[in-house]
Order: sequence, then C-alpha cells, then structure tokens
Amino acid sequence: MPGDPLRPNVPQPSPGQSSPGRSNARQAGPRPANRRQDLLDAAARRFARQGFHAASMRDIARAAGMLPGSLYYHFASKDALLLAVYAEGVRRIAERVDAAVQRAATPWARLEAACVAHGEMLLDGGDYAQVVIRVRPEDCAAMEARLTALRDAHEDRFKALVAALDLPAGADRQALRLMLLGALNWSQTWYRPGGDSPAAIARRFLALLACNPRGEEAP
Amino acid sequence: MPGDPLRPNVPQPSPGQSSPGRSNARQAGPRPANRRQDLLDAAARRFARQGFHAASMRDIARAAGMLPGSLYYHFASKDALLLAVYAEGVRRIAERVDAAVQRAATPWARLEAACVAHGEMLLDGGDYAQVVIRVRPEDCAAMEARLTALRDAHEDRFKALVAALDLPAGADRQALRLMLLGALNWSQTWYRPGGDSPAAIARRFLALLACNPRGEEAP
DNA sequence: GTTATTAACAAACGATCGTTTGTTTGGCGG
DNA sequence: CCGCCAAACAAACGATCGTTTGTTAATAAC
Repeated sequence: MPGDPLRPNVPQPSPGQSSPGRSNARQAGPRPANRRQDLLDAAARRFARQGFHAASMRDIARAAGMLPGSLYYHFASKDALLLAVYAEGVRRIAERVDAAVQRAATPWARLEAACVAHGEMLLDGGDYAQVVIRVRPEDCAAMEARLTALRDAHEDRFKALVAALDLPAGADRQALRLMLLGALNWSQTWYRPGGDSPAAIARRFLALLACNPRGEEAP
Repeated sequence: MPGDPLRPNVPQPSPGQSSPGRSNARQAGPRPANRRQDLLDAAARRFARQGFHAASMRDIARAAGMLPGSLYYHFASKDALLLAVYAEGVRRIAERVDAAVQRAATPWARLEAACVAHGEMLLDGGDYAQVVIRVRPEDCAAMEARLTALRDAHEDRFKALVAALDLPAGADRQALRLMLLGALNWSQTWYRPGGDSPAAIARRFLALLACNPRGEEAP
C-alpha cells in the first residue's frame, strides 16, 4: 500500500521551502521536477479530449517526449495520474470561483460571479478544468470515491451561495443549484469557441431564473 | 463499402409484414432473429453503464450468451453496434416525448410534458435511452456525424416547443432550451432512484424559469 | 573521487482488445 | 431425402493495453 496517491513514486521536490536549517543557497534540493508537470499537462490534454479510457499511457508519454515506462517513475498508475489531473482541475476551478466571489458585493452578484467563473473554466479554462466535467468518477473505479469527493467539495460552494440568497419562503434552492450547475456543465457538449463567450452563456442562464431581482448586474 | 450500417450483416427479418403475395401462414420467413435483440439489449446495458470504450465486445457477447465471434454475424463492428443502440435509444425517447406532447393542450403544458418524458427516459427509461446521453458522439469517430444527427433531430423538437411559447419580445428562447435540456441531461450524473421522481425533477426545473405563467400545471 | 539519487531509456511482460477465418449445427423448402 | 442457409461455435489473428524489469546517463552530496 503506497502513501499519498497524488505523488506515489517521487518524493516531491517542494521547490519553495527547503529545510530551514540548510545553509545551501541553491534553490531546491535535487532539481525541480518540471517533467512531471509536462506529464500532467499531456495527460490533462488527452483526458479532456478523449476521455479516460480512450487516452492511453503511451500517447500521454509520447506527448511529453518520454517513453511509456518512464512515465511510471512519476506516477504509479493510470488511476493515480487521473487523480492528480482531476485534483489540479478542481483546484484551478475553485481558485477562480473563490476569487470571483470575493470581488462581488451582493449575494446574487456572488452567485453570478461564481457561475461565470465556473463556466469560463469548463469551456475555456484549459484541459485540467475540462477533465473534471468530461471524466466521470465511475470511469475509474479505483479512484471513484476520491474523485467524487473532490467534485462535491467544489460544488458545495454553490450550495452556500444559493443558501445566502434572499428568496421567498418556499423557493426551491436545491433545484436552482442543480439546474444552474447542470446547464453549465452540459454546455461543454455543445459549446464551440465561435459564438457566445462562456461568461455570456452563464449570464444568460442566470437571467432566466424566476427569482432573480432585475437590474442588479450593472453597478 | 457495406450498405446501411444499422443492419450490416443480416438482411433483417422484418417480423410484421412479409411479402403480401405469400400464401405461407408462417409468422416470418426463416425465423425471428430474436438473438439480435438480445445482443442489442446486452450492448445497450454495457454502453449505458460503462460507456463506449469500457464496454468490450466480449462482455456484450457473453451477456447475450454468445461467443465473441458470433456477434459479428449480426453487427459488422463495434461502431455499428453502438449506432444501432443509439438510434433505438433516440427512437424510444422521441416516441415518448411525442406521445406526451400530443396529450397536452397549451404550449407551456406541451413543453412541460416533453421535459417530463425526456427526463423520465434518461433517468428511468432503460438502457437505450441512457446511452444517448451517456455516450458522446465523438467517442466513436466513425459514427460521430450520424450520432450527432440523431441526437440533434430529437432536440429539434424542443426548439419547436420553445418557439411556440407565448413570451415577451426579448425573451431568450435559445438559452431557455439549452438550460432546460442541459439541466435534464446532466441530472443523469447525480440522480439516484431513491429521491425525487424524474417527473418531479423535470417539473421543479421548469417551475424555476422566469417566464413561466403560474398556475397552469393543474387542469 | 566515490557514492547515492534522479530521471530517464530499452525491452519486454501477460492480458485484453476488436476482429477474422473456417467449421459445424439445426431447421426449412424443394 | 437432399441441399440451403441462417446462426452459431472454435480458435486464433495482429494490435494495443497498462505495467514491470533491468540498466544507464547525469547530477548532487560527501
């Protein structure tokens, strides 16, 4: 049983902070493992474009300029590689959503900012973010629980944002959240870069909701 | 280049109507090819539960009580098998949606009936319908155009239903359709049979839309 | 300079993939 | 009874899959 599945084989360079007692002025101990990042990037691209099963370890390794066997120095298995990509994808989406929410003033503006940031990441925010929506947790049985937990932890943000809204008593907050996130996530299947921007799509969805008080988006 | 990819190898028994000049009282010419239906059912189940790439021809054949090679008497390739399942799935969904729409009186009631039928098929309507949402057309490059055409032909129904609504001038009908269908299709990822019924989910989504005139669902 | 570690290469492992080929069976029409 | 044909079996094809093993070049530590 290995340790943390997020970095199974390599002890992680941890570039910023080394042991504080060290007098060596060098940046990091052995060497920054930037090739690991190349692998992650290649894997994210394949997973996002082809899905988990259709992407092969050989393709990923070749895209990173590496032989198939060399990949296993950095990641213990295909499952572990997916988990690493997926976690990074969730992290990037959540980072953008949190930053956007902080910049907004009212509860409705915060929800809109979150939807815009979420949608922008899914549609135009790079391969990592797209993997989170494209790959289903059950595609990788060994990691299903962890992938689901990562996704749920992100979506809990929207639960809180909807809970903070000032709505009439009987408002269906759960359906509101599920409808918004569902419509945004599914937009990955029909979105093409030519038409509306991801932000515009998200705002058009929000504008359709019944309980939205008008005239709030413009400051 | 073979003929119609929907039935590539077997000349299709066509059980109901035989050549009208026949005096033979037998039901169908040689024998009803019910094993082909068994294969389709097994394939639909695997495609719906595991996706296209994770489902193997061996699994499908074994689930139908057949050896892998025997499958190729009925279907020329895995791609052709998916196309057959997908087409049947679209047919079943569209059939239910059309029947539900015909039973409704007003434009809004028709849209609601269509959403309820669509959602019921996706969530509880059997494996064929679930394949249409679960499997992405680009998962099977050889059939991508045909699969997309099938799905689009079904979704055009909703375009017409939304166009028939009596809405204010600037209403965003496109976003309304995309949001409804997206939220419903994505519900396949979080729906579990214990909670709300698929019909209730569809109605809760529709109830959230701003332009919906109240008090119309009860006759 | 020696040693240890990082990070890769080279080559294959067994398993499984979609698919093909040749043969056999069972029922029906003549 | 014979020939035909749908429909299956049996067995393998080459390719590719995820993964393992052993070795090697380059770098850092002592």
